[in-house]
Amino acid sequence: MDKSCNKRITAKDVALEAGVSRPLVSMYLSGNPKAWLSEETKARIDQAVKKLNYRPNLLAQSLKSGKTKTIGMVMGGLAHPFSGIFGEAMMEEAEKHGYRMFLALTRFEPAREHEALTNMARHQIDGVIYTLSANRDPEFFRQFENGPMPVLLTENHPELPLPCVAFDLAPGVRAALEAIRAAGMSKVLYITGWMDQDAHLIKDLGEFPGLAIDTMHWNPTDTDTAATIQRINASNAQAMICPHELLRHAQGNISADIRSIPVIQLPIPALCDGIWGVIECPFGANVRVLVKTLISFIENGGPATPAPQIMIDSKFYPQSDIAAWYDALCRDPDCGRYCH
Amino acid sequence: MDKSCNKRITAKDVALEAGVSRPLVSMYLSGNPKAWLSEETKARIDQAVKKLNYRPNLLAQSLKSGKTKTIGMVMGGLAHPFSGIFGEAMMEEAEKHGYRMFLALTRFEPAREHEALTNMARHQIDGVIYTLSANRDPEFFRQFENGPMPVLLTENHPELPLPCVAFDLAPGVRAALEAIRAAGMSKVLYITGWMDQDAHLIKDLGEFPGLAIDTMHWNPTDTDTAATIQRINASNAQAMICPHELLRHAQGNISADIRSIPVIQLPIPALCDGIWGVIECPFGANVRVLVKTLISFIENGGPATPAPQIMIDSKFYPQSDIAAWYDALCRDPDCGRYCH
DNA sequence: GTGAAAGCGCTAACAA
DNA sequence: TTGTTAGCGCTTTCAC
Repeated sequence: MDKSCNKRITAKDVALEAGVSRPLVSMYLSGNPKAWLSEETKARIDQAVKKLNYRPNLLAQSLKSGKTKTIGMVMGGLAHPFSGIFGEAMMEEAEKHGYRMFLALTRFEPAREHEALTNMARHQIDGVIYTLSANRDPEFFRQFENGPMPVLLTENHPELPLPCVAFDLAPGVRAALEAIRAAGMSKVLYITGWMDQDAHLIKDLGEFPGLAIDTMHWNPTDTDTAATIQRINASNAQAMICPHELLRHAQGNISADIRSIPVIQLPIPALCDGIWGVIECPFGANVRVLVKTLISFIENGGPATPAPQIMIDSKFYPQSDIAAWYDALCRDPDCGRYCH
Repeated sequence: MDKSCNKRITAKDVALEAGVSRPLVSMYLSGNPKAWLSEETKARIDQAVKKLNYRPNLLAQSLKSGKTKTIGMVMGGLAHPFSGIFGEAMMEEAEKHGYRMFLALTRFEPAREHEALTNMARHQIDGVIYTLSANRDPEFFRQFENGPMPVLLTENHPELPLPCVAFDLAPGVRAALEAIRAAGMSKVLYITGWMDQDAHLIKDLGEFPGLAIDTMHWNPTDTDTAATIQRINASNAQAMICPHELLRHAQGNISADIRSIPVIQLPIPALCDGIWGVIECPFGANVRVLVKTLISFIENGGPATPAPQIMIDSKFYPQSDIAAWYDALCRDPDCGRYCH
């Protein structure tokens, strides 16, 4: 083997080696039906490809075709365990549809977010999934409103002109509140997390006569956790709907009189003990719908106008159903392996 | 749908808008010193660029130049928290050098590993960092031995014809054994983890008269953890050098009579309690050297022959120094934020 | 079946 | 200073 050939192998080399014309090589390899070649020519080409270890250049193909079969994803980072899981699941889902995935990390800095998106456009990435973070400037996003590269958000921000696939907390929360009332409780605390618009939600839930609903806000970076826990314990609520992370940060310091109902995507075994129920934002469905939606935009020339807001229903599981839910999830071929 | 502006903007459009020639636009934007244009022309171009929101196409640039300024990384997955941290740190380090990073996940399946590498070559990725996993077939790797795309391994596999940057456990282990002997112990257990070649290491460490060194093997997937712990506890060793993960999996079931010395890259707070010392495989140095080495290969036409094996020294910290080590690490601008 | 030619968007060398 | 030309590797069309 003459490995001294540091040169890049092109279709020309293959054609030369096989004694056929350059275009024929591309046509055959890309399965163009117009190329009706004899078995013998095919064999000669195959042989030359193998011998020279030829691999068609994707840059040139993409430049020509205008498509890269690559979707981009903009994320804040990968260091948080959940973000790695999400990244991995999304990559795998993209691969199932024949797409590669290009990942850009922003550390939640608006300047990097801007740059990431610009870079993706320059790479002719076909479409982008944007896990929203620091930048809330509508002007910035408007730039991509009708561009050749569709951008899909993972949160519902009605003020932005872009489509999204996001969780709808209403069904899960409504069911949880019903259950709470049915259990004879009269006071519940609703703690919003990253998504500020949760607050609006409460008003749209309908009436729950006899149930007093207080709201609070908490997330691990902006809020003083100890103070939050004090307020919770002092609230004399009987139940609490909260981001599941709060339970981990609270480390058992929440009064045992308050039933917790964490909002969660993937179950964390330690969390499943001693809780009263769970509101699931289904992870697997989210991943599948995100990728499917983006690809449909890519292949149909962009989202409809106005930008569609696709919502994924959350679901409430009372304590008695959690084990079954967990088991079913573990058997899901897509996300079962993340449930440990 | 008014997709009126979803055409791709090219240098031609800018030239037209600014009333100059196409090449001049590229030359000016790429800072080619031969383009000595008047301030007025520059202004016209700048204005056109801004107006049309022009961004030079990287595909075309790369096709022309033969360089993509992109390095690839092949990893098994991102779901394990450490792999996310590693991926994020590597991306950031690459970015510091003006490179982007393209990530491929393999789930440790040889077929996917093969495909990942092939894909990267087709994308004209400039060079690849390959975190070795399932595929140990030298033939497979030989393919990249002298190719135009350097491949750098993260483990030392002398049987493979590729360069590597890997940890050298010897300095840390040697210092640990010295300390163990100095503390008057006479029997120590050395537990190898993922890296089988650890076993060879023991023989090269030199003499430790008066110290009996037993070896065992453990990793979370291939080994029965409970049985391993039983054997450890039954070993009547006084100290144990082990993969740090073992401590987490053991959940405190290891006999208190055995001092543990985990081998670790980044400190995990909970692990730092009740251990006798630590062997550090420095995370930050690894990331920096990996990226720097690969880029030097890229920019100098490939690694030297035979493929260099670059080793990064491990280091032993006795119990009394762990706090200082941890503090210093937290202040490291590169990896401080991963030390929580 | 083959070969020539054009074009994707960009850059470098050379003329005007 | 500016315009022309050629070429990166690939695909497609169209006449042979």
